[in-house]
Amino acid sequence: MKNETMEPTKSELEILQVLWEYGPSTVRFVNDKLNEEKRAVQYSSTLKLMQIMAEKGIVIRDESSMKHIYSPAEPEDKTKSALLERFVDSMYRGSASSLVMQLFGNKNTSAEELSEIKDFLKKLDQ
Amino acid sequence: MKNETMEPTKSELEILQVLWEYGPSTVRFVNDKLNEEKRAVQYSSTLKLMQIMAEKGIVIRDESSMKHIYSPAEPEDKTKSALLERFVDSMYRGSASSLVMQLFGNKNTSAEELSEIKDFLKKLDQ
DNA sequence: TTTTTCGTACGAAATTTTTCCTACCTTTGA
DNA sequence: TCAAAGGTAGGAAAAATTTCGTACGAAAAA
Repeated sequence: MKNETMEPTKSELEILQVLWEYGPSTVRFVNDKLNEEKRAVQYSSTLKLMQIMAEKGIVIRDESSMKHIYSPAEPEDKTKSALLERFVDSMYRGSASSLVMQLFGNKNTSAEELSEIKDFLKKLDQ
Repeated sequence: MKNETMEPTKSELEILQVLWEYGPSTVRFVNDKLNEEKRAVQYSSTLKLMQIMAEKGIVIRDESSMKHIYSPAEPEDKTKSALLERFVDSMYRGSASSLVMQLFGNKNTSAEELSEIKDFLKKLDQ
């Protein structure tokens, strides 16, 4: 049923983001952060979701102590890259440059960000 | 219930993409394209979805002829920009440069795309 | 005219995702 | 010791999304 390339749902992604930001965490901690940073949600809802994510293999669970500790199963970068790639593929037919142009076309990006990107691109050539 | 900033669902996005690519279309046409390009889906399913999208205001429907013609309610760019911005905000805390680095960090982008982007960024300065 | 084809409308089922109630166990502290 | 606090498990309901069957009307073809 589940494979490596499965996308997390929206709620699952919110939970992953907490784990990415704060590192391996308990359900209680994640639930608190969700309520602080996102929206009201019951402890048992977060628990259930994280249990499901563990079943799916999206997160791994350390059960050695009573308070289970959850961590992302895959590195943050890997997951984000996959999601980004899927986004580019479906929205911009795989054209990264189209995406970038859209990104900077409308929005006014700070000069700082711009030069950061230019430096980065320069280095890619070498 | 529905407002301007509502995200289309996955299936709705697929339909929008057909409309963006081929312009205002009938349900029959969209359904054919979905089956050709994406996956098997029944005519009545596509019809239903497009009716729902019309209710939500995601598409507008020209009923003047028997074969209703559906078009995106918002310009392609506007919708894509909004989706992209939401993606950046939620995945990269709003940092466009982080996204770009991820985009080109792992993937090997063609030299062509790279120079295209550099030119584009150069022009942004002026 | 009659039949067939092709269109929309719409209810409802199926599926997926999200939420919460409740049972029960462990730890803590009074 | 024993009540309170805090943990997991799991079923089930609720909500959101997706899919399809079927009724029925209009147009086209026979």
